[in-house]
Amino acid sequence: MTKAQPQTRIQKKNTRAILEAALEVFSANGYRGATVDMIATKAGLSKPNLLYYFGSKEAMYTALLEELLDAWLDPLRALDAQGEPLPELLAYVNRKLDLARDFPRESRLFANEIIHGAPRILAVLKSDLKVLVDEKAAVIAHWSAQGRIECLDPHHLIFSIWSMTQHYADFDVQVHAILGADHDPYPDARQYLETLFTRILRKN
Amino acid sequence: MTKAQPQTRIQKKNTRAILEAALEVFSANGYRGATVDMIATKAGLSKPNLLYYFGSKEAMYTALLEELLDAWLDPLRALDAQGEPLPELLAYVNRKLDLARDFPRESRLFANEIIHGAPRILAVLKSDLKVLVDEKAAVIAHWSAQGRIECLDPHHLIFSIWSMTQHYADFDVQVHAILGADHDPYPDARQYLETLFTRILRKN
DNA sequence: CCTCACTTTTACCAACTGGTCAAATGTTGA
DNA sequence: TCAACATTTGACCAGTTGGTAAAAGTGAGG
Repeated sequence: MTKAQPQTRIQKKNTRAILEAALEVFSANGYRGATVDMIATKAGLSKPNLLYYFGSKEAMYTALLEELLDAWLDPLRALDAQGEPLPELLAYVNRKLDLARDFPRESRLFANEIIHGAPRILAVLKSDLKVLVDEKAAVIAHWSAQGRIECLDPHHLIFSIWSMTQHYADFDVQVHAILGADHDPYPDARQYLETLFTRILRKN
Repeated sequence: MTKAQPQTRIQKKNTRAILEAALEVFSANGYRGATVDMIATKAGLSKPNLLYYFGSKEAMYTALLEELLDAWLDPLRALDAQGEPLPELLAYVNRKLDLARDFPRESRLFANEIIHGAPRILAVLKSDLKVLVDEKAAVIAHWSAQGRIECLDPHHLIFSIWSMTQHYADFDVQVHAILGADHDPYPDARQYLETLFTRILRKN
């Protein structure tokens, strides 16, 4: 199913162009709403040519998901148990907000997959993601127990970080409908989130 | 386009059955992923019979959206400028969490629509929703100015309430993948959100 | 019982969509 | 230059899907 490493220059170029186009089309229309023709047009290739590189629509989609999942979890992996609790958590929030701002299509792709029941990545969520989250939740719980941050349910803390940051990518049009199309929400959002998490976590 | 009020009992019954089935199917599969046949089967009717009541797939979808939008905004409308600030806001959070818990399909339907650019309700978001949010944001800003709650960007405060509460409906499978399938997240979520908003809003 | 409007179904269609195939065209290295 | 391989394309297909047409069934009031 998965091809061996692309070798020729042209393979590399086309594979990238296809995945870029697929990201654009899948994130804007969902899996079912995307057509192979749309992706082909956006990539500047013919439909059979796409299917020469990726055997099926499904293969493009799962290739995308796999490629993106790691990048999506990196900010949480970087949460350092040895660091200062509050700065570590604030830095994590900022990294997630950067991801939402710089990679909104990726965010929407995941959101869409999960809203529809995560049929293709549920297994990964239950294994890799759960392990990672449980591990980091334990770190946060330990910080609380040490009295270095205020006590808060660590799992729900992580959920709230995810939801508030990704909101600006996933619900982008709603945010702009309310704040105005030309208003960049990210500076204010960053300020808001820093204030919020500082107030709920800082001791005293 | 819109039919006059359904009059006969059978019209009423079938219209309800169709909208209920449509909600189920659209929220689970998205607009494009849903088929008229799926909805017909779930409603216990034949496909042409559905189209006798609703002229098109699109009509069912927009009928659903219209019907649901009001209910979705009610909790915010109920925010009372005359009430006590903190209890008012906490009550709003609780109402939104109730909606997420009791009407997850409705939440996912909206989320899906907005993620895909809100092609059918963008106008409403820019008019009705914006007006309502601006009005309530002004109320919150006024409370802050009076020194009755801590100062916080009121628009982003509202965004954070939406995102954190709806997260439990929209990303349901992810929450359960992490907390366990049999774990009911809502009691803990309610506790977490109450603590969070109390800490960021309460004076002193 | 009969009429007339309402409801339902059977049969069907045209457009779209994912995917195939064989032929044609490029490209590369000996 | 030429053989071998990689890439691209046009023509095509079968299944799905939204929607239509016309006939058949249903039921309430006269």
